[in-house]
Amino acid sequence: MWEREVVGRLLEWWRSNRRVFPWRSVRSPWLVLLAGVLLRKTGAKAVSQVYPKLAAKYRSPVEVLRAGAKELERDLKPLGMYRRRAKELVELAEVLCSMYGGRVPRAREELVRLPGVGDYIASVVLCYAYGEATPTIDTNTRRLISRLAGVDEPQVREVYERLLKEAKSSRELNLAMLDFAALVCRARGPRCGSCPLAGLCSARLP
DNA sequence: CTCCAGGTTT
DNA sequence: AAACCAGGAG
Repeated sequence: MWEREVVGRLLEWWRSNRRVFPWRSVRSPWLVLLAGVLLRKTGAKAVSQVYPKLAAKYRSPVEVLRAGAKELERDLKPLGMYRRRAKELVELAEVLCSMYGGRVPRAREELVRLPGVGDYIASVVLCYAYGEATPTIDTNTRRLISRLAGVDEPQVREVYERLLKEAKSSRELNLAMLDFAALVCRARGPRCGSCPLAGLCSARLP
């Protein structure tokens, strides 16, 4: 069937083309959450230059509160949007410390209630930190599914769920989808010529 | 749906 | 100059 073939080719591509980022070797829910917040509307390459230092310094939300917004701003400066980000991270850390004892909750309803955490970052925490089989739908994976299956917003999630069922590891498939969308099925200038899914894609161009 | 908010890419 | 970036809040 179509789904199995797509997943197979995707994972095969990913084995030799996957991107390596520091936050991908982290399993702490807080450090995964921190990466998610930093990556919002910001290039992964930019974040990867700052993340190791931040992750080492702010090992838990308590460290964020200990440092304070002003010190946080200095550390976030190279990323841009440092004022907004510092404020958001402090607010996030305050809620985590006051309501969850400095831990990151595991229920999606709780995660989405956290300031600065929406459906996507909640899914990232659930999948990459807690190992749940949930799709991580962002700009990239949404574009990929949309082109691949020729569907629009409401059905993107359904298709994604179907693909997930064909994968042994939801983590691997989510990362594969993300990397594939970023490197091959790009927003500008998609590389349809060398796309391993070309024969399976509804948007195949001549 | 609009705004956010700044650096990078094309 | 414009589009884009691992979205979320109002």
